[in-house]
Amino acid sequence: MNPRPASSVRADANRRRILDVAVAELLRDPDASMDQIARAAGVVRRTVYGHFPSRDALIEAIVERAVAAVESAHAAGREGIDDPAEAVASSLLAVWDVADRYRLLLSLAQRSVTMSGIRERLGHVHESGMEMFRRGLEDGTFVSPLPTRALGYVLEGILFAVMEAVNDGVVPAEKAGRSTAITFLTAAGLPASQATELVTRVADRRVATRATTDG
Amino acid sequence: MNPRPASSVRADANRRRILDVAVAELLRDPDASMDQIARAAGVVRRTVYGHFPSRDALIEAIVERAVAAVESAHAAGREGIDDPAEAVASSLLAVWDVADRYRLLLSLAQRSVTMSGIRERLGHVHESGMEMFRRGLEDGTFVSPLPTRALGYVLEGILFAVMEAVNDGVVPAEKAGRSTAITFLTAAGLPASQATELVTRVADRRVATRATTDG
DNA sequence: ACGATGTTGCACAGTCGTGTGCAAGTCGGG
DNA sequence: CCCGACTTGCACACGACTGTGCAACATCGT
Repeated sequence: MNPRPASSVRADANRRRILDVAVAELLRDPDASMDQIARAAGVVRRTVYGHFPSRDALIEAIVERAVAAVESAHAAGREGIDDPAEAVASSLLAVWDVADRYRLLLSLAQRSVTMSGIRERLGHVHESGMEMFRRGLEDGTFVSPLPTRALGYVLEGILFAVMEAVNDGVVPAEKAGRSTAITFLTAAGLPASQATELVTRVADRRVATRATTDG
Repeated sequence: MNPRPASSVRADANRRRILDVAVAELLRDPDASMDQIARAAGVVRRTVYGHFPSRDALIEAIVERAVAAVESAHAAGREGIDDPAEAVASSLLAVWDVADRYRLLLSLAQRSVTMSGIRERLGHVHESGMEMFRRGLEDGTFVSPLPTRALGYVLEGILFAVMEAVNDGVVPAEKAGRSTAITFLTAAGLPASQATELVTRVADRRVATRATTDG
């Protein structure tokens, strides 16, 4: 009565590996063919179709995973923080770890007409972000010529810009998250010194918490 | 001995229109087919091949034009300004007018392996930008945790982010250029009030100069 | 009206990607 | 050792796009 009868151990591993590799491959080229993905996963095209009935289905599975990852990272980062600037910093640092998946999501949303619902699925994240920005602008923490909603675009833009810089070796990966957070908060009108201090504090708390949890 | 013998008036107009429409179409979908472009230009696919031997040739022509536009806008904006922050502001405002073409260039560069030389062709612009950033960081005008070269990525990111916001109707087109400039300068560490004042002054000078030139 | 130039519509070959079918493998556990 | 689940390698049909050839226009200047 085993639900996973026999050699499906390899099968599951394959499925997972295909998903992982597909993320990397689609990140490199959003139009990557099934063959490219299959070969990159060390598997034949036909095998991929054994796990996913169509290209769209494969992408759908990836999207599902990615949305969940982004959503949970954002929620975890925001959790229990009232101060707008601090909430933004913490959430941004948390999302930074899954930024590649976030980037892929928007890259796919721009392409597939089918997948244009992606932005809706990230609705919670965006709304939550908007609310942080709105509060920050209202209490004067943030200063910007841009309307609240546009700050979300800018955050995205800076996030992806630094990611690309990291890919090109212009920015060291370890510093990237903090630099991104500082840069965005500064762009939002927070004085540079204050942004630096805040982000440093939040980031250090993050590593401390993680060390406690892990060890 | 007329170099443009006869009905090439329409022909030239067609060629130009195809180029213009292709920019818009490729901006909407970087993988737009020759048929899509042709129809959008009110012409049959075969006609496009009458002007450009291949898809790559068409794109090449577009790239040529776009690089020239971006380069000249940037140069004109920078011209004769010594102060780093002011130079950045002025150049950014000038480039804003051709930002769609700039965006298309990078969009194409990411795609076509053939066209990966685009970033090289924009070398002058990038180097010039780097030099402005470097000077600003050195004299303390700019403050950022990011290395000089990464500021270029951030500028690009903010530029495109606001463009997208304008497309989505989140930001009014008239204010977009100024807001972009202010936001970037603020991100580069310039105090918000100072950035606003500087950009307003530079932008007003721009319109004044243009009015004088036009009228 | 004529001729050069450009446009159109159609047919065609070639390439690439998708999705499916099927027979011959391979691998692990009972 | 053998059974069942998975994988492989090939076959195919199908559609979309590119690039070319050619004959039938349309249009403008002379």
